[in-house]
Amino acid sequence: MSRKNGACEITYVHAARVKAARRAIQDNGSIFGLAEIFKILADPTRLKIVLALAREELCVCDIAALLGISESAISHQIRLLKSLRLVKHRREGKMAYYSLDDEHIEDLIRVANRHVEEYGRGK
Amino acid sequence: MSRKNGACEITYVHAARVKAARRAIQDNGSIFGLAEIFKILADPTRLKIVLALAREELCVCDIAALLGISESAISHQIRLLKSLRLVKHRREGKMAYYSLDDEHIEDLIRVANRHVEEYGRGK
DNA sequence: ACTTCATCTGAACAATTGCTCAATCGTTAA
DNA sequence: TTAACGATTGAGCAATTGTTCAGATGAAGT
Repeated sequence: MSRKNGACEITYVHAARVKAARRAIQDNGSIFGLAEIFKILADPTRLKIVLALAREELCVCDIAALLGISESAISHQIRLLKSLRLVKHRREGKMAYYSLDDEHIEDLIRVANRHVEEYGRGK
Repeated sequence: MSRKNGACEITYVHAARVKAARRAIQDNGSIFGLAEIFKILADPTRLKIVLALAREELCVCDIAALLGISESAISHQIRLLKSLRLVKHRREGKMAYYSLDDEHIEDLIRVANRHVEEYGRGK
């Protein structure tokens, strides 16, 4: 038979700890905003774009050649990066030159790299 | 009519910059591993679990009560967190107590928070 | 005006994700 | 052994994601 209901008996929950944990979550600013930043770096294509633009100012065409995917795909991804203000652009004739518009992102990647190096990928 | 093919003329690509950008990407360790860490923090539910466990040792039951979703959902998410060694567990009878198993993650969240506070959410 | 070409856009698609539901596992107590 | 119960698992599902394709937009050259 399956469980009679989907939750633990209330009395078994560690109430004080749960309360403290709830506060820890609430104190931590916008969870949604945080998740949004992690999400935008969670895709290998976008991560490569960010790393590339951290080093060089590039046009859509360059990035497409660099990563081996269509210019359209790059354009779509760059729009996302711009919407979070990670990337800025400069127009020159029909070309658009993109570059990184955020210092924190490099820090973020550096800290994340430290984790990868020490722990490797789990499992 | 649409474009005759999907790529810029080779001669128009900024070859030197692309080469430098390629090196920047390659020097940066495992892109895939990096993306994996960002991905696991990219979901609000997992982010809350991580923040909660950073403060308190909790059982599945506690976390389900805290976040208002099923124990099953928590269990599924915790399995992911364990597979990346972000979380460890300690068994005691039929209960399993989970806690954070990584110091870097808190740094990562701290740096990301700095970004959120300064830039807010774009667009 | 017309063409060219870098870029952008929207629709469509397969693949992935996060959840619920139902069932099962493993440990404890009767 | 049986029942209870916290935790786990797998199937199924709607929602989201990343890409391609076809076409539109906009600036420069003829």
